[in-house]
Amino acid sequence: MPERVSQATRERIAVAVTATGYTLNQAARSLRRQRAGTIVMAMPNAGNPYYSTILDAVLAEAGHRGYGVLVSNRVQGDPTIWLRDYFLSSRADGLLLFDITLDVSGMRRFMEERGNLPIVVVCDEIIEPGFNLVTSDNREATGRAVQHLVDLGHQHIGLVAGPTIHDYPNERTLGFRQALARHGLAMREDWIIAGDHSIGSGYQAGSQFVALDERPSAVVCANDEMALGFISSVQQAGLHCPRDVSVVGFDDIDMAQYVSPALTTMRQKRAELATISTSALIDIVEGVRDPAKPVRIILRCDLIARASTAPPKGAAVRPAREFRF
Amino acid sequence: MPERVSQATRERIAVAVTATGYTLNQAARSLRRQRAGTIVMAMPNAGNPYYSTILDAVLAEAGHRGYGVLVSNRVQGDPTIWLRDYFLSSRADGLLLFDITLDVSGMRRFMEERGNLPIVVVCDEIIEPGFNLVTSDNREATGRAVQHLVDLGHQHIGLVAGPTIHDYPNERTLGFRQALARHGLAMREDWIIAGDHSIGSGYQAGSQFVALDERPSAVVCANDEMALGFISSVQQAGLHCPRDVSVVGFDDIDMAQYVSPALTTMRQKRAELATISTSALIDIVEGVRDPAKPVRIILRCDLIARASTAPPKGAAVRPAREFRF
DNA sequence: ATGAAAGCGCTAACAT
DNA sequence: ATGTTAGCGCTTTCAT
Repeated sequence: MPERVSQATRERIAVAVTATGYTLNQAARSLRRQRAGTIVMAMPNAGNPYYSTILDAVLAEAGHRGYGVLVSNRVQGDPTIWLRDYFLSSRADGLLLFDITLDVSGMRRFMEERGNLPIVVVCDEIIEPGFNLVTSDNREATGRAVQHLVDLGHQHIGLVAGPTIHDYPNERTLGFRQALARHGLAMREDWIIAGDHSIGSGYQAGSQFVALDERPSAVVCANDEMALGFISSVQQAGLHCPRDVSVVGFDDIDMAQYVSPALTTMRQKRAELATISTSALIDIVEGVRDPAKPVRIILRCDLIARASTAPPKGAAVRPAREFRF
Repeated sequence: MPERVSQATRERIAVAVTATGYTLNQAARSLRRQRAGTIVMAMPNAGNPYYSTILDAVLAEAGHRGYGVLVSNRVQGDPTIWLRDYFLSSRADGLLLFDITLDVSGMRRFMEERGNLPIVVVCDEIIEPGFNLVTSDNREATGRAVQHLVDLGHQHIGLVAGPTIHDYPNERTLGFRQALARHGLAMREDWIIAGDHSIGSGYQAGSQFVALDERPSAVVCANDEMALGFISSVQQAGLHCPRDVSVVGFDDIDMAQYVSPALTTMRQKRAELATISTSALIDIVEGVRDPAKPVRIILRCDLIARASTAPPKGAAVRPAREFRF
């Protein structure tokens, strides 16, 4: 209540502040209030440009609410170790966990021990109950990506899949399989190529694709970076996109519209995802939100149709076996 | 000196630690030691994927040395405000200042007041004495980019320049101008197109290029993102790269080798820049380094020749004026 | 409406 | 080799 301070006192303070250049000591404040005023943003690899937009939005929202953002890459291995380190040390008040292939059972055990921790899982495809979650409709969106290809006339559709470290099914892969079944299309395991979301793995997937005896006429890639690598690879092998193969990506990274052919993709609202999750996390930290009701926000993706998809020129082709590759 | 603790005591401690799940309270430690154990990485816009690799390397090096990394976007305006906030509040011990178009005189004033602050300027093109600096040989490297085009036979070379917020000359633009002079090439001001390092601005520069009455046969772009946008733009306008225009980028972002045509570019050793600067900053923070001798490390860039540059098909062409654009 | 005092959890200095 | 103590700068509570 600023009204409770008299005008005169406020004057005196203001003068003293500017005169001495006083600034609050955050360490002392944190110690006394048992609150760091900081959240951690943890991701598998900060080197992925996918996170640029997200980081930007997290920074903005956290800053807006007076929180600092500590960024961390080290979220492999036993979660109890780093969870302990972040929370018990009062280094941070909350954790934004991005796309982590986490040891869910380990997390659960730790959280049962220590009571509910302010953690929000973001952009993850693993929809486990009990965790606060802000993500996209990955499964359904991948279904719509397939739908888009089917609408164009494709009957033979492959997948460049993302990493599948754990047993539980990857949502995008699941969505792909279900969509194929729904459309009564053949599901060929050799048309599902494994990747790890990096451009390089997309490029490799392209080589595998080119070497296939029979090739699908379209491919869904689990993210844009792999799609870009894939297209680059098949183009270098002498194939043309979309004439020889249509490609759909996922995410709509900034680059997607500036490559050629411009990439058809399912747009994830990354900035929104970041803002919502950050805001929710801080609500939890500040006790505004009822901890009994986990956050559970799933945003819809939008199909952005660009030039990398087109009707197929025919059925799956038996390739002439002499690629310069 | 771990030897000074008896085996028995060490046992007792270890047992107690695991039993109680004790973790050091960082806030208390920071308060007592007057040191945060944290550095700030400040950049103009975290949304730029250029920083992904850098962030990754900074995180690795800082973590290695036991420091947390606070990321910040808010470095516009009066530097005294945010400098005060970071340092006087003991929120952070040091500052990594990336590519900031900063108010140098304001910085100077503040640093004179407060004594030498642990700040390392990184990746900046502004080479001001007195600051700790880790950067690339921007001017010289841009000269080599021009050299590469000249070697291919180009006589008419344009520039898509980066942002020039301040009065002092941009190093890359300067390198370009000097190189042109050195080779005795004409310097046409309408062949210098302004950009802001974003893909979008490169795309716009492409439109301007296409609309030119007389066009250069090659263009140097001040960064890769603009180069990608530029190529995308001119290709959509019906021109071919490198047949109609050769393009050199700057940075060698991950994407550069996977676009088509693969981008010729001057590679900045971004990870190295990040590791070196982080390490130097922590040295300064810890008093290992003599503050009287500012750090001054300038790395050489490497020309990565790819498919976006080729010999010109002829002299600067007078375009037929009917682009579908 | 303002002042005084206790204490958050650590570390460094000093005492044993 | 181990134990004790003061105090970092803030916030909160209690007293004026």
